[in-house]
Amino acid sequence: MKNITPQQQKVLDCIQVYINKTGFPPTRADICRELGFKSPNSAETHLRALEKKDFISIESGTSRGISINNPEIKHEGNEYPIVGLVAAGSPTLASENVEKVLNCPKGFFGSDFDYFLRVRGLSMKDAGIMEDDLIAVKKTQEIKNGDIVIARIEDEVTVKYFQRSAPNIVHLKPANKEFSDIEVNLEETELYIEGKSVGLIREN
Amino acid sequence: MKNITPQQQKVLDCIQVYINKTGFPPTRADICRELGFKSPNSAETHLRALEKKDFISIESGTSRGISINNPEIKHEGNEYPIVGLVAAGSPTLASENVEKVLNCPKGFFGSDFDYFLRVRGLSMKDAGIMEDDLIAVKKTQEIKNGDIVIARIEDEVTVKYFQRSAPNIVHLKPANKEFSDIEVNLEETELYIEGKSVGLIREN
DNA sequence: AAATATACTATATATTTATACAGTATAATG
DNA sequence: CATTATACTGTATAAATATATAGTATATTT
Repeated sequence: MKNITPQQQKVLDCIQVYINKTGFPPTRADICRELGFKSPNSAETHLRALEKKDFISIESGTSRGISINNPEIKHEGNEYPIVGLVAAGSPTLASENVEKVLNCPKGFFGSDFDYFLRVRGLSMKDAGIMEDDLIAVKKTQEIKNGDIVIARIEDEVTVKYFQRSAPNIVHLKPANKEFSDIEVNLEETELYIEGKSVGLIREN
Repeated sequence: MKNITPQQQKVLDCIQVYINKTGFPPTRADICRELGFKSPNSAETHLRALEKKDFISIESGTSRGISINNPEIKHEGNEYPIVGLVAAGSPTLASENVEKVLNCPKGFFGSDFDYFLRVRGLSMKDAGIMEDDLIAVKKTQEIKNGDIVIARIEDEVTVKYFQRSAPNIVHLKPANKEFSDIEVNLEETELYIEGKSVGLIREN
């Protein structure tokens, strides 16, 4: 999409909020009132700019004839695979690991993601992650402390909080007092970060 | 309140169709054009009747100031509204309570559902329901013991486990030791079951 | 039998609203 | 350095629109 200016974004937001609140789009004067402009032409020029950039449509000669263009509205859901906690060696998305596929709109969790992971065990219980939940996993190596990561340590795949405690020391922390931290010394043990959690689905 | 005439229904449908098509409500003249009336007052009187029967609201002195009041079963397609924990009196799906809408495939949680509820508080923490989670709510009165229900007790809307302990006694049980059970005597206190949870989504 | 609600036509008008025109000012672009 | 885009104020006006008033006619309710 084209580059929207901060001010134009404010006008666009204002229109959306107005529609949500009242059920119909604002007039130029309404926008001025909401945003503190003193001339209806301020709104007018912003509207023309937004129209030119294809963010909105304006029905000419029509009061409140503004509609917001939502090109992503038609995002037919994509199919995402659901995988279990896969043993090492086997590629995560190999077909024998795919339990089934789930239709889910793109960008459902704000961020993109690659597959769903079926959770086993209760080691992340206190983070609200329960047995059989589906974690939306984004394959990435960009991990910050506190992220919930899908990590592979030698033979085991596990879901834990990530914390780098020292350049070569990573702690994988459960969210359940009955489980204990896993300390990984990167010089001794191979740690592969599969990705991180960007969302969760529970079916019941 | 519910006795809408066939002609009024046609006008109401016309308004809905017009909004779906254009993004904004019709004028009196638009309604006349759509339905073949020859006087704007034909539309006007129908609108007044619909307003009196509470099917629509009319913002006076405002062009296209029509909004439809009962979008109860309005999630055509796959758009589901997200609502907060709404205070009593206010209809759950009234537009002012709708935070936004979320595109979600039908039957995503196995069962049908009606809207998403934004969770506040941690009273169901041990059931893996965290603050800001979205609960998929199915509007139903068919509740079994152990179901997670959305209940309204007088002024408060709350999410809890449901347990009928005696014909007239219902316990609403939190999943968090720091919270205590709510005992409801149905003879003394009004309890309205909004629906039950059929799924959960977490965005992070 | 009278009052009320429904369902329209027809005309008129005050108000709302879109939109053009005339400026000022600043930042970015080529 | 000229041009263009952005971001405004201020004024004016034709067109769009809500809405009142005056009728006609039929059905439903009291």
